[in-house]
Amino acid sequence: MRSPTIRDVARVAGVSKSLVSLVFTGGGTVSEERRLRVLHAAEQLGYRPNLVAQSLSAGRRDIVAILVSNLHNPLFAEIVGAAKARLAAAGRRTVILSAQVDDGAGGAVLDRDNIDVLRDLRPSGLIAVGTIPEFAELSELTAAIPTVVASAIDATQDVVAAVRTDDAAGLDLVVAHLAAQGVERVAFVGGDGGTVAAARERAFVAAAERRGFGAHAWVERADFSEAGARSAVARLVAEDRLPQAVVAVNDVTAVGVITALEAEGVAVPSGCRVVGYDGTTLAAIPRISLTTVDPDNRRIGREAAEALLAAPGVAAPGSPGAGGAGADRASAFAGRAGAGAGADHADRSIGEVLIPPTLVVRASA
Amino acid sequence: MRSPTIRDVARVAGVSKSLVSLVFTGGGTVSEERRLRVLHAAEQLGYRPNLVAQSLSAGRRDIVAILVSNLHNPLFAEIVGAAKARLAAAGRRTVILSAQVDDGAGGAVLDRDNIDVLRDLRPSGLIAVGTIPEFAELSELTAAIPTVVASAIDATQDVVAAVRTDDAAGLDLVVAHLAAQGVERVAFVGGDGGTVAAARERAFVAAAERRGFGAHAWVERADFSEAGARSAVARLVAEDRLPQAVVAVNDVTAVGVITALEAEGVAVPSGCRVVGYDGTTLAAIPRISLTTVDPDNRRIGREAAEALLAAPGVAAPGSPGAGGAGADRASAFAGRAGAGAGADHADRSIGEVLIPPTLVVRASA
DNA sequence: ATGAAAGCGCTAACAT
DNA sequence: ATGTTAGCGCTTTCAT
Repeated sequence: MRSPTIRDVARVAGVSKSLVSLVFTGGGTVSEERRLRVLHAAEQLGYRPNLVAQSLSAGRRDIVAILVSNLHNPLFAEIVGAAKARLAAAGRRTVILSAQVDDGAGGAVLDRDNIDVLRDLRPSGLIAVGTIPEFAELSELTAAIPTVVASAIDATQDVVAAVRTDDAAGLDLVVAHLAAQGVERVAFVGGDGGTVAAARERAFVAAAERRGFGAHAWVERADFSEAGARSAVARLVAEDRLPQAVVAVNDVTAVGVITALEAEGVAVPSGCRVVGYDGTTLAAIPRISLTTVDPDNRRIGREAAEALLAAPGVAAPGSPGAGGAGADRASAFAGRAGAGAGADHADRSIGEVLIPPTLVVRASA
Repeated sequence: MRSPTIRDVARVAGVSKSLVSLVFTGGGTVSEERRLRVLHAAEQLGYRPNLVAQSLSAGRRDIVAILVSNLHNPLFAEIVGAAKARLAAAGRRTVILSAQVDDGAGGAVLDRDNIDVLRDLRPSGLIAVGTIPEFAELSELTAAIPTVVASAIDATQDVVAAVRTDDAAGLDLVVAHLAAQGVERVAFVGGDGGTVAAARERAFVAAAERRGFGAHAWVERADFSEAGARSAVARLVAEDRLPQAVVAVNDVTAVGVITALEAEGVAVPSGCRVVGYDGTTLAAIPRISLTTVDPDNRRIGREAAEALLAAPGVAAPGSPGAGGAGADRASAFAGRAGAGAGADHADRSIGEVLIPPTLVVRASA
């Protein structure tokens, strides 16, 4: 019924509670004989330390929490998976939670219950994946726990590092590609809807400037929604300002742009090229076939974990008896990853790790 | 720094720990005066009960866990959101966890860490959303906690209820629609890859039978992958058995089928119609424009919550002082929901709640 | 109606 | 090297 506790193990092994704890924590010095006895008893009983009790006890905390923006974007799954894998290799346990849920209607709200358990679990580190609108409200958390944000900016206050795609490099790839194709007039659709959007807008403007587009490159404001893309395109068409190419803030918006263009009777890519950002599976569907920037999400996840492991205060792992967790392989925190591509044109603050993206060319451009 | 504990509140309010607990638990009888004093002190201190401590204390457990199959399918977000909303209305707190993560490579594995915290949190109920491949391994959990599965079958052993789309009704809608369009030869692509796939296959066969398709309706085995859909279609074309319509096990597969058909030079819908299942946003993209069955995911989530609330052992809520959680609004567990559509042709076991779906007709069929 | 005390499962000084 | 003790923050008898 009730799962076995440390006490049960102690009784069966004929030792004290503390000794069992010591064995599982890996800390102290335990005689080989007793160690084996304890391990054996634990095995026999099917004992597994209670995480909740562990964390309440405020003791060793080899738990790292991964907070995912929401359940909607499959993009996050890759980042989370990669981060978890790296953390596991370093002997950390991870608990993955989502920051937002859908409310009854169409919107999303901060999931306070989830945030509460996260907080009460007292993880030794936190990785926030994706943009979390109310991130500022989590300052209580981020102040107390070493935090790194992945695939977002929100490098507000007490964030150890922000690991994300090098927007500047990515948009430079895009603009260069378009220029090489003879495109002379290009619009960026996006910019509203968070810091990432703003950063991409800035990166676009800089890239277009550098490539000599001058006034022939401009920004058409839109948020991430389908409707936003639609009305931006409608404006372009109505005011007869249709460019030869649209660079969208991300893939979802790009699809919205394609939809809107075609609804306005503009063919893609012949009438107007479209490029996205994120390298989602959506872009790969032949019917969509969207040229996009692949941010290398796996790597983003991995580096985020790396950055966290390198942070001070993220305690060392334990449970040597447990499995083959293995020692922390000397976290080789690269510091600056994006050194290869477009290293010159990024406004990086301390702790910003930029991952160089690649361009995936498909039919849409 | 350290967040205030029950002790701090007690001290400030000038009462004992127990009294504070009583106030927050809502149980006992506390004098109005002290109640206010406690509430005020708590407010002033910013006190919030520690969930972890609460659950360790094995006491009241108004926490319900929602276990999401994985982070990939945006479909789940709707179900989870709806379930959470209903649970919140009944005064339960929810913690949402994912069951699987991506491993380093392309696969997905059971996230044992997450399962562990779930277990140690000792929720009073569990809602499993989506098909969890290793669900059987969770029997330890499901045996101890009232569980309902949503949008999956896995009604293995000790599951209180399984709330899902009425596949029979859904596929009947599809087959009827195709028949009305004059389709005479139709293939189902799918069937491999879990109980849901198998159930839909059976439902298809039954519906085709009922509509008199006889030998002109058959099943082309495929799993959920793009590659599976591709090879199934390749087989159809190679053996010159191309039907006038393909019914896919879900939207993702349907998109794979469209891709494969077009790669083989078959136009959709003129050369072959295609229908999906799930009502995802993918299907709504004009470039895809997939006719699909909308399972009403919101309702699935809501009913799952309802079923859980109706289950014995799912304790009543508490925290009367906290906010406006409100009393449990007499959970009106409908028992059988799918009574309206295709109620005759479903093999329903005890506790199965079938939600009637609707057909969304688009360009693909 | 209120407080004292025991205990949830665990860790961490502190003693031996 | 091992056991004893005192918590972590909370709920819950059991007295009063």
